[in-house]
Amino acid sequence: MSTSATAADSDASDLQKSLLSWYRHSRRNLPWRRTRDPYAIWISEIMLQQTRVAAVLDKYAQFLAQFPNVKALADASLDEVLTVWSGLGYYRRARALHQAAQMVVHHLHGKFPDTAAGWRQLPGIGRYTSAAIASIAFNEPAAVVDGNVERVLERLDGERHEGERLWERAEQLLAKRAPGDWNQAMMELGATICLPQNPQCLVCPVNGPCKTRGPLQSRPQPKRKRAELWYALYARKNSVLLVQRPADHSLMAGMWELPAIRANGVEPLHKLRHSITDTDYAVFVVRGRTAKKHGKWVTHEEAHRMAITGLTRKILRKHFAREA
DNA sequence: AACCCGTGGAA
DNA sequence: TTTCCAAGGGT
Repeated sequence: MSTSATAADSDASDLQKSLLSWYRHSRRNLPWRRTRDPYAIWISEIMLQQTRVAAVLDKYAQFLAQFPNVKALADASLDEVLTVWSGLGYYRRARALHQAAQMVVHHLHGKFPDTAAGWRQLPGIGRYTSAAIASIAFNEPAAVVDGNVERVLERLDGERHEGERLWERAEQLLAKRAPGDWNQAMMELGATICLPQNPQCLVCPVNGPCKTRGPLQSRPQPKRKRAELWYALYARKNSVLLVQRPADHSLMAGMWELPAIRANGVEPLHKLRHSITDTDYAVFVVRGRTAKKHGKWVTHEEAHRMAITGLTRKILRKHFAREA
């Protein structure tokens, strides 16, 4: 068979060299880049889903310290896992992580899959995450597409790719001899240079072949919603009453919070703002008065060692700061 | 395809 | 103050 390289092959090769070289010199020093342990890589990929690096750093260290391997995670209770996850958001990730750990231990003899297809059978792991883990931890030539990669390809090619075309384009460019570094290089470029706003094109390692070198056509943004949330704060001495959300609730299942109440005209103890996905909430906390039988009385310190929601954390911090 | 799921920091 | 977003998955 012919071995002559096409122009497209040559272009891809130059692009690969430029980007890989840049990545190996300029990448951020992140903890999950110092390991090839599939378990540690897996945890990092789940935590990083739709979540900023800065928010993940602390949780990542804490999670690995408490659950150092898949057996420890599988043996832990869901509540323990949710407690560490508390504040990170998207709590279904923690549930799926726990469930996947038990599947690996009980059905796969504690041995992780070594292919993207195998990883994808596990809950909470889709096309992106399976390819990320397989390429980084097992050197499988599987391209990833995340928000960064989609944006980088849009600028590079001067057109948006959608659906399956997007994945095909990512596969075309993949450096098959270094898939883990390549995938991370594409994402690192998107996260640090090829930004949504104000891209740093002057210092971009691939500005030569880039067809855009500037702002992208903006997309219409879905309008944000507004709503109110009302909670009752029952306080005695140093304790407050928390209740647990139903385990089968679609929103923050199993997490602890203040008892929710209907809106009323009582002057709130606390007023604050909180956003959950596409809704901006005005939050009102009134003093609890009626008898309350269900729930758990906890101190501020105890609450922070429970699986409380981010909003609950925010309310309690404000409340006990005022008490002090 | 469209929608839902959290959070807090930056602009 | 408000807007925008960040290494997606599940349905």
